Amino acid sequence: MLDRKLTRKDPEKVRKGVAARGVDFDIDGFLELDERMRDLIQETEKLKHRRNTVSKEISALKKQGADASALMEEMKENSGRIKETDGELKEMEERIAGLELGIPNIPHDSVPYGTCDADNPEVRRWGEIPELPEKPLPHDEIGEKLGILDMSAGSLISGRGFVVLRGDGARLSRALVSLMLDIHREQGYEELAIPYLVNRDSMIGTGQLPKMEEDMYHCEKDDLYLIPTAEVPVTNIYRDAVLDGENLPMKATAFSPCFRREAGSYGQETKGMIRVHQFDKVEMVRWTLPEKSYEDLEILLDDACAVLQALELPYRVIELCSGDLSFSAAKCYDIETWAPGSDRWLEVSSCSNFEDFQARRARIRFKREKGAKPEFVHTLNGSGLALPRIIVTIFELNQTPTGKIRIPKALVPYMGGQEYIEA
RNA sequence: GGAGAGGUGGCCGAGCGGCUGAAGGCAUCCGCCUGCUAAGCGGUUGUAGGGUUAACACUCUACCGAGGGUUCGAAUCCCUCCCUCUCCGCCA
Repeated sequence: MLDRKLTRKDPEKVRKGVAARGVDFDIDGFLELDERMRDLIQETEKLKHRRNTVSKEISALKKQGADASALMEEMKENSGRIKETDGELKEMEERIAGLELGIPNIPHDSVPYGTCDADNPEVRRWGEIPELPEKPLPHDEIGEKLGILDMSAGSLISGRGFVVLRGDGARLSRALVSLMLDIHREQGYEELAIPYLVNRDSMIGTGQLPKMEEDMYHCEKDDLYLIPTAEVPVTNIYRDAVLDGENLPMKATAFSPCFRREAGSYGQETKGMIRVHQFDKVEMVRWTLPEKSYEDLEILLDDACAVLQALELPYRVIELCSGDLSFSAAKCYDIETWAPGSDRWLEVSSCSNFEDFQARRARIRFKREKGAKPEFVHTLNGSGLALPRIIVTIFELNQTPTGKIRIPKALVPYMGGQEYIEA
């Protein structure tokens, strides 16, 4: 959520920011509504002021045993008016708040302008892409051959977009989670184990709702949502809190499965385990001082890259252009690994600075010192990392001519000393 | 799921329908006092929104879990919901 005062004071900035994302939003209509609401506020407050003063008069009169019925009669009418204007005001507030929740964050000044992912500039690369057999196999073929990936079992028990890992495949997945959490713990993140079902307020807090409702799994009976990322429960642990500024930045990491309906994605994208409805991910979240958040974004990015370096997987970092930014982000880097069997780069992490956009929605604040006014923190998060695509990359990049998969050295201890996955 | 108890300021805790933004205590900060420590004395300290101001300030409104209702007037009465605790039931 943007600062309403900013929208009032500098509508041009908001207009430009929103336009850079390719979003059409009627700022003028919004401001007009805002203005009308403020008029209405004044009107009701005048009436309420009258009510307060006259109530005291009535009380005084009654105490003296005098007759207050004339005033009471007047107040009856006044009360009716208050009820009316209050009702109107409430309606208007809801309308404005509804509109406001639909305004995306404004891209940071450093974000390059663009309309789609083709406009995302590459920031840097790490690692060498190794020699591979003439025709590298895609991960799903490798996995099925070795009996460690079972696509048909997934669709049998749940449907399209669900996969089953078996044997060493499942163990590899578990090993990856442990390695990632250990790395982030050493980087100073507090490890959390969090709920995978959250309430609506949490989903609004981080910005998934109301915009992305169609992409979320929802349990109607209990009005709970399956989390699309651990970002939601983790960021929301400090919803409505006032943090101690001296403790910032605070940082936490958590593993969770992620549930996404992926409404509207079809075709090649969905082949194998590249895009599935449920996947595992380790996430990092940071709560930081506003003036430090862009420094923090670079650190966060490095913290995510550290995992890929430990796994010896070559990657590139790209910066999302204005038109490709997610709803809540002010700036975002994606990290991609090379999947030779699929002949493409795969996004395995997304590191974003939300500035105070989420904090404002979730009311996460801090005080610089004891008596200071509470301010909104800046929140950031990044995947560290998304599992299935890492598995895809390991399968495809580490396949040997003899049809085995080499396990990255850092992972070997987590695999009980096993160095290869073979049939 | 059933029965009961409860949700008040940073914390604890009082609160007859009007004089309660809210007693009292603790804590905070400021000053006084005490040669240190402890104690004592006086004062101070919420959040959000509106108006106004260059700004300090000032002023109004709202907020006692949330939302409704009754009333001239609600922290206080009524209803609904949420949460916490205790007991019972059910279940990994």
